[in-house]
Amino acid sequence: MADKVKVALPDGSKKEHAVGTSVEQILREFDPSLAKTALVASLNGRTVDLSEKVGEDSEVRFFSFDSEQGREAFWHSTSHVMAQAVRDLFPGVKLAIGPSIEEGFYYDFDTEDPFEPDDLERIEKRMREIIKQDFAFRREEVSKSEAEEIFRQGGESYKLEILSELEGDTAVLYRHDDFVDLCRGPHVPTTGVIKSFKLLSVAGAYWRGSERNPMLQRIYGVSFPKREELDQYLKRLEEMKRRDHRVLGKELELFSISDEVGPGLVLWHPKGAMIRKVIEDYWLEEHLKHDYQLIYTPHVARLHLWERSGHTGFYQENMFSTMKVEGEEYQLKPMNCPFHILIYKSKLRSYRDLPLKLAELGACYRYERSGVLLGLSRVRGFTMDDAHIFCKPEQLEEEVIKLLDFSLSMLRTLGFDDYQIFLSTRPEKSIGEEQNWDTAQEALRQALESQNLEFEVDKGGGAFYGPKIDLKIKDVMGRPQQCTTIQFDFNIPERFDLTFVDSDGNFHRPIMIHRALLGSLERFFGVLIEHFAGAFPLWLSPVQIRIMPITDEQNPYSAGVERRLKEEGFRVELDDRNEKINYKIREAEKEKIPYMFIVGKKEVQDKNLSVRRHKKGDLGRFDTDEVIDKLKEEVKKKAPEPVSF
RNA sequence: GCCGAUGUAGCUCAACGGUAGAGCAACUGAUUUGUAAUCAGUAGGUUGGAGGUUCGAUUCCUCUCAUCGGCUCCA
Repeated sequence: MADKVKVALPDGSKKEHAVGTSVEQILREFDPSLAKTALVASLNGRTVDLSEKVGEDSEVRFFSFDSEQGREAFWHSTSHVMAQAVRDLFPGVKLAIGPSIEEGFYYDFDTEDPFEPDDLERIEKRMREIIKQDFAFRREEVSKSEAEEIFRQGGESYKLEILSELEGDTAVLYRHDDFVDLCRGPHVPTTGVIKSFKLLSVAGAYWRGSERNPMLQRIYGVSFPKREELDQYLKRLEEMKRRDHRVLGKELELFSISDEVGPGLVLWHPKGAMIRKVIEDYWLEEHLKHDYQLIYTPHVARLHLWERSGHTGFYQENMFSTMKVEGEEYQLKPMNCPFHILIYKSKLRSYRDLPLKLAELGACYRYERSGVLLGLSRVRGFTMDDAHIFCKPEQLEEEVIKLLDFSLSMLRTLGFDDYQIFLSTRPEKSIGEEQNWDTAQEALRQALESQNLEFEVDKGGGAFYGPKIDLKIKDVMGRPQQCTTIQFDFNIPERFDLTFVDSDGNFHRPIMIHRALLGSLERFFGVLIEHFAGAFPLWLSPVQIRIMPITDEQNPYSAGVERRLKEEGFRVELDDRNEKINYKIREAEKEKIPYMFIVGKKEVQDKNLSVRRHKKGDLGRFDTDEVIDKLKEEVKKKAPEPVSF
């Protein structure tokens, strides 16, 4: 056996090291400054501790906190420190799991008494002590039976359960101080590298996410190598709170959800309703341009329809209970598709009719469990911007391409040009011919590839009735938001025996695509509010302009301006209250009204306007016609940013 | 649905088991004001709801409804 190995370094160079040299030693030699920030490394693609020793020719990489691997190890290590702190302070708790997550980490504990928010401070204090002592994280490979012994003694039943499901004969333990955990690793070198952290919240969580299992207590936290990074993170949380659509929705009088109406049912107030109407108008205009036909359908239908569509079978738990009318059961609709299908079926369809595209802003009602409702994001009554496309198999790819293009252009106009795309394929439990699935999945993939769109494949993530493409937009805070969905359906055309007459004179089954571009108007509105922090672009603003006379001497002139602007199609208000101009401005700014026209003596005399823009301040005095032209242009362009004056 | 927290005036928040208070908003009056809060006065509450403990409950207990943070699912 050779006593030297070749190590390929990140800069492409190669170096010989003795077998058993630690990654850390290699790193120190390679780049002493990187050695200060590196947390973990990889050997031939396998992420490892810095203390790992090389045993064969390897390609080595180093990861600091700025990489995914580095962050994961960092957060995961913090969760171990937290687990020790909890174990020290609350003897008798059992440890479940404590992974890193997208932003931070959590650890699940089984404890008789749930943690209280005050406990977090105590735990933090103990964590600081553990960190200060700078314990090394030590990796240890033991036989399964050895590990079993350790956890049996500790009464760690969850660890034993995980252990029993591990493949192979060995288990990996990580120790620091007197704390031991079953863990794949890797970890950062010592507890001391965790310079700043914060425990954020306590929450209940089921063991392995299933409600049949015991409820555990989960503590969430986040940590960083530098104090400033934690501060920045906390600032971001503040910013998210400031943008919260539930808060802004109340402040700006956009919508409310009333106890008396019921949970998850939205009241659109005049200002929210105006924004919705502008979006709807734009939506309809675009759909007509894209060869869709507008339809309207009822909110309820005989239960029979839902039996035929299959919803009473596979969707029952999400539906409101039925109601009885004249001895007949009726069902509030959770979806629009059966109605659209009946319109398709209302006459004999020829291949010349295809693709047939029926679109509707359809109000749907779904039973959502009380614990999951959330502002506008998760409701029980919502409006889907729904459409169904009936087409021939060979039209599929082209239709999907058109859909993607349509969706992206509409979202761009509404202010979103950052997104992620997911292609979800056949799940285990599914219906339909395998060949149909393959063709359909291939069509979706081809469509995405031909448009040079990057996408991730969610294997087995499709609906049981067909594959789908989902599009998540990223809002201004970088949070992904479920939005467009394009789903094939092999089930429902079958159930309703949909046909068309092809050029060969025979009946064939059309393919049906369900699609929603915005998703639901309610959820989309919530995303929109947070994206713009309530300061909507001019074309969407419920009140576009407020005219503010300085004294009541200017009221008549201001009223004339108001009339003129209304005639020009602007949504405008006149603030002729007996208040100081500063006060009027303050209120208009707080209401995030895009334009304020201030009218004093000078403006009346010169028959012009002083223009103030929300957040920007005074823009100066301008000729009225010029201002109107500029603003019209801004509206017409649906400009996300104000035009320049 | 489950675990935990919360629920007081339109909003934001106070009030040791002893008849509930402030700021903002609203209303009235004065003030006629030049780019983010003029001054004064008035009114506003079955303390989410129902029960219980107590001489007495916003405060303690039980149930219930809703909201928030999560678990799961999705538009």
